[in-house]
Parts: sequence; structure tokens; C-alpha cells
Amino acid sequence: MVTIDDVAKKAGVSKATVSSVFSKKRPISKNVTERVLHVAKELNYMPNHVARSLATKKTMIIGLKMPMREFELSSFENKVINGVVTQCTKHGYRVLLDRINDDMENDLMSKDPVDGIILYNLKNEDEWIEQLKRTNIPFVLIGRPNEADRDTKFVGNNNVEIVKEVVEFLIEKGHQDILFLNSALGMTVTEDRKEGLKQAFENYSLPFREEAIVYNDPNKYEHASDYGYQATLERLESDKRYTAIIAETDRAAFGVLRAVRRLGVNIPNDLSLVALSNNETIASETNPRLTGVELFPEKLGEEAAKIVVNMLNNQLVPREKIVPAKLIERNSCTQNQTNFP
Amino acid sequence: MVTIDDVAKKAGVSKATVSSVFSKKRPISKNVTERVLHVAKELNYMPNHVARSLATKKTMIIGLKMPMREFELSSFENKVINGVVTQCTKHGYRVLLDRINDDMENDLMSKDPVDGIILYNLKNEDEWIEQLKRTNIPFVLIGRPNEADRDTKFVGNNNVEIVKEVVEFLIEKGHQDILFLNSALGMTVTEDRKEGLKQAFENYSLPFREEAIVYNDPNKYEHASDYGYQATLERLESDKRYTAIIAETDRAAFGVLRAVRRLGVNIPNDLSLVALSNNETIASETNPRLTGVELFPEKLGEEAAKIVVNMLNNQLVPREKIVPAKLIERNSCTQNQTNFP
DNA sequence: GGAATTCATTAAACAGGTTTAATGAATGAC
DNA sequence: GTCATTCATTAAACCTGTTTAATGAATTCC
Repeated sequence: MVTIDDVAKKAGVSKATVSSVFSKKRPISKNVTERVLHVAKELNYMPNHVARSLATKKTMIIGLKMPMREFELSSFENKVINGVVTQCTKHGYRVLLDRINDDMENDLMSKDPVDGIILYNLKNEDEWIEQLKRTNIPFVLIGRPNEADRDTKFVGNNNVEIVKEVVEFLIEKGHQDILFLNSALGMTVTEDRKEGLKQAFENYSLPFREEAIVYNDPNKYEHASDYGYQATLERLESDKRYTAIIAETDRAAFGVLRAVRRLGVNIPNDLSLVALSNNETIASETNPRLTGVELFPEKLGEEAAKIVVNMLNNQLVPREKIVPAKLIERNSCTQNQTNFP
Repeated sequence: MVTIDDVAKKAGVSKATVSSVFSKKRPISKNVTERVLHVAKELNYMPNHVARSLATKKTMIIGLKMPMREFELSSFENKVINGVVTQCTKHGYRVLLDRINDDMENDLMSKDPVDGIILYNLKNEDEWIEQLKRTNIPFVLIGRPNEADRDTKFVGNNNVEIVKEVVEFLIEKGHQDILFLNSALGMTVTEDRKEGLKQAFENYSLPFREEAIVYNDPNKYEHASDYGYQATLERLESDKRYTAIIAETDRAAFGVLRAVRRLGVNIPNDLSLVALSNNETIASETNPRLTGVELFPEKLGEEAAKIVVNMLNNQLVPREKIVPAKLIERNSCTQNQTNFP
């Protein structure tokens, strides 16, 4: 492999000079610059990124760690990645995409070749966070950490408010028996969503029923939509009261749609449906068009990237950055008729 | 930052010993191993990935370079990424995701900190390929390169055969006037698809009309579905003969769906529609359910990763690896009625 | 019991850049 | 013409690991 020494020797200058020509950190006379560049092209020389990183203690890479349980990334995760990549690229960083799994075999792992890290993890107790703290590489979370953890920076949606808004939206449409297909236990989102549900019911002085909440079990369902499908079948068959369903994700909502077709239940006439996410392309093509909440996942990714970059520049960053969400009303919800017979 | 020297000193051994303990490349007595590990934990030491890479000339990272014109990654690209990540992870590699754009300002770039590269690029003339050849980092393409380029390895679908099959499928359903919404000019896929169209028509001794092909123009349409929408409106309004449309992607097919709703044309009764991709979740939820071709993008990603890994292990790899595709028939195509009045 | 072999350990060289402090030539000041 | 200043260039140290060749202790062999 051709190194800086080869170029230096052939160009008749020192390696320091060649280094300066490429890094542009020190002025080199036009004459010398040209000679070096010419020799470099001739020899097909390119600076070695790894060696440079070792010397400068910078890699210009940001690590993005995503737990991937399902084989396929959801559209949401996909957009988060895209936001991160877009923003990192804009600031001259590249992204090292790391698929992580929950069963940490990551003990004696080495220190990642990254300047900063974005951890996409929604778990309540996350060993990764502890690990990252030890490396003292700046990092930020997507999704809020444990309440007790006051140091860790994060970006996220206000999930309490979102669910509260959705539930109140349904209550005002006359729905009181709402089946809530929540995400999996052990995640902070799940807690927040439940809290939002509770608050909405309290706000309207309606009884809050724990039994109306189902929790996803990623180990049980291979695809996210299976969760929506199964849960809907099981709950709706045993309990006829529900007039509305809130689904964790659009994927889960598709499962609901499938189940409902099978049960001969009509959306929105017999049942209203809201998804706690919003895949624009899909939601507009389903029948009926799906009401959902736009969480702006690409924005989450972007903000996370911005924060890491700011940390790398030693700027002050807030503990939390909340990305506002937006309820998108389409055709899957209507006024509840059952109360007005 | 705590280094191997600190650990060595405190544990009373040489750095070589500490190195061996962590890299496990040389046996170290149980006593010493324990002492070193203990000190390491005490000092919170982790081997520096960058320094290690410099010494071993290996980063255990594979670069994935994706041109991203649109802000949002398509589900297809998303799946490709996922396939790459999955397979790389399986082989102990991580993925450096690089967003590249066409206007190469990438001249004096440095040599990437990767062991191998996967280039997702479908362009016919691709400067990146030339650049990569100069770095002599092993690389593989997703999508076939220029005909003239016999060295470059690639994985891809057999796009000629795929389109041929789709067109013959439509011809056998009585369709002869097929509007083909092809991908953008200058890409090898686009050429191949056109060739497939041609071959099918020749095979059935039907006249091949260049005018029945539209080419996508990514600069013109912000979203892929706009292409399908606009092109359908324009072509169908000016020319009533078409009884079938083949759309470049499912996104484009959504655009067709939108346009067709506006035109009051019914699918499949008035018009059959096939997408040259297949987003399972979406295709099953549209109305009517969309007939498409499953290209197995995650498989493309996986195979590309496998090939790079094989190259890194100095194994022989074939010039091309073709991933078989599959026509998935749903409800958007029927027998053409117009010929049987 | 001494030579041959095995085994764990280490000193020193190495990977390929950057950076600091020193050098010496060119320019400017008076 | 001499001294001070500026400027481009460089030798050498440094970044943090791995690896080779050498060392010396422990074990095996006859």
C-alpha cells in the first residue's frame, strides 16, 4: 500500500509537508502543493483514514445503534435512520449503523471507532446506557430514558400528551370503550402511553380500565401486524363493548384491519381506529384511509444527530428535545352511534 | 484516556501481554489473565478500535454507499440496507452507511475505514466504480454495471426476464396496449426493463412501440408517486387505447392509483396494473390489492454482503449473482374485455 | 543431570498518519 | 549591512494498539 512516506520521498519533501497538503491545516506554497498532488495522483495515494483518526482522535463517524428484533426495519425506524444520515452528512459525519440485540454479549467490546453515538432504545432498564457512560463517548438517546436517569440527553415525542390527545379525540366522538393495543412492557413509550390514556379518562371523569389495555409481546408475534390481528380477534370476540381501537403502530393497525374484515366488523361505522404512527403513503391507500399520529420520525433522527454534533462541539445541549406530533384525521374514525340508539 | 500502557503498568506486565489478553490471539496464563482483566475493569479500560485497526489493517467494517436523491429511503432501499446489515452482523462486520450523491465532489477523499464496500448504484456510467477500483478495496455492486465492465462483481435481479414475464403475463390476459412507466434513463435497470418489454412483444409477434414507454425523471418529481400520477394523467388523457400499465415501483403504482381514481377509470375492470416491486404490507392493503413482482431486496443486500465477505476471505466469487424474482398476482389485473365486445 | 523442548512473557519495531518545536531562508526595518 | 520578523519546511515525537524475535523459566526426555 502506498503511504505518505512514499509520496514524500518521491516528491522530495517531508511527510509533514505532504500531510499539510492533504489536511490543509498549514499553508504550503503553491509550488510544493502542486508537486505533491501530482506525485500523489501518480502513485494513486490516498490518506489512510484509520491512521489519521488515531492521530487526530477523531473519526468523523457517528454510531447509530438500533435494536432490531424483527428482521425487517419498520418504516418508522427507516425514517429515523434517514434523518440521522441526512443530518450527519450535512455536518460532515458518516454513520456507523449497528444492529444491537437485547441479550448483551457486549461486555469486553472495544471502544467504537466513532466520535459520538445515537442509541435508539426505548427500554426502561437499558444496560447499553450504562456501558456507554463508561466509554465517555458523547451519546444521545432516541426515546426517553428511565425517570431516574437525569444525565442522559434524549430526543423523543411527548407520548403522554399524544395518547391523551388521541383518547380525548375519541371520547369527544362519543367513544368510551376504547381498546388500547399498547406497545411492549418494559419500554418507556409504553408507560407514557398508558399514562396518557389514564389522564384522558380522568380528565373526562370516566372509569379507567386496565383490562382495556393489551401489551405487545415481540417474542410471540413474528410480524407487528400479527399483534394487531390476534389481539383484535381475541378481544373483540370475547367482549363486544369496544367502539374504538388505538393501535401501537400502523403495522399493528393493518393487523386490526385484517381481523376486522374477518369478523365482518365495519370501520369506521362499527369501530373507529387510530394508529399511533403515520405512514403517509400507506395510510392514504388503505380502505378506509387510516387516521394516525404523525410522529415525525425523520425529525427525531435529525434532532438526535444535531444534539450529538453539538456535544462534539462542546456546546450546551438540553436534557430533552421534544418533537411535536400531529394527529392526522382520515376516514377510520366517526361519531359513535351506539350511544344514540 | 486510559491506554494499554496504563493497564500494563498497573498490572505489572508488558503491553504485549495485555494485548494478548484482549485479542486472545496468544495464550496467557490464567493468573495473569485475571490480573489484567481485573486492572482493566478497575481502570475502565477498553481497547481502542482505531489503533487496533491501524495495526491489524482490518476494521471489520463494510461500507454501504447509497445514492439518495429523495429525502426518504424507499421500502426497497430500506430492505436492501436491512439485508446488508443482517448479513454483515452475522459475519462479525458492521456497516458504515454512506449517503452519496451523484455530483461527485469526492476526489481527494481519503481511503475509507472499511474492509470492503457495497455500492448501491444503478447508473450506467458510474464514476464511483472507477474511484473504488483505484482504492483496491474489494467491492461489489447492487445492480449490474456497464456491459463493458467485466471485472466488477455484482448482485442483481434479472430485470430483462422479469419484465418479459410480466408483459407476457399481461399479453396472455389479452392486453396489447401496455403503458410502461419505466425508471430513469441512464440506469442499467432501465435498459434491461426496456429490453424485456421488447423481447416479450417480439416473442408474441406484436409491434413494439417506443412511445408506450415513459421514463422517470427524478429531478422533475419530488416523490416517486408523483411520477406515476402525472405520467398516468398525461398519457391516459391523450391516448385512450391503453388497457394495462406497468409501473416502475410500488410508489409509482400508488401514483397511478391516485390518477386513475381522478380519471374515473376502474382498476382492474378498465385497466390492469402491475408494479415492478412488491411491498407486501402495502400491496395487500390497497384497493384493489396490487399485483407486483417481489424482487427480494433484502436478499439482494444479503447476497452482496456475502460476496464482499467472501472476497475478504480470498474466496473465489462469481461475476454476477442473480436473485430470482416472483410475480405476485393479486387483484389489479384481469382479462382484457375490450377485445371481446 | 544436562540437553531438548515447550511455554509464557517481553522489548522493540511497526502500522500510517499528525503535530510540536526547531531550522533556515526570505523579507522588512532602520 | 545587520538584526528582527515572517514564513515554509522538517526532524522527531506521538497517537494506541499488534506482532516478531528474543528471553528465560519450566517441563520433558534419555
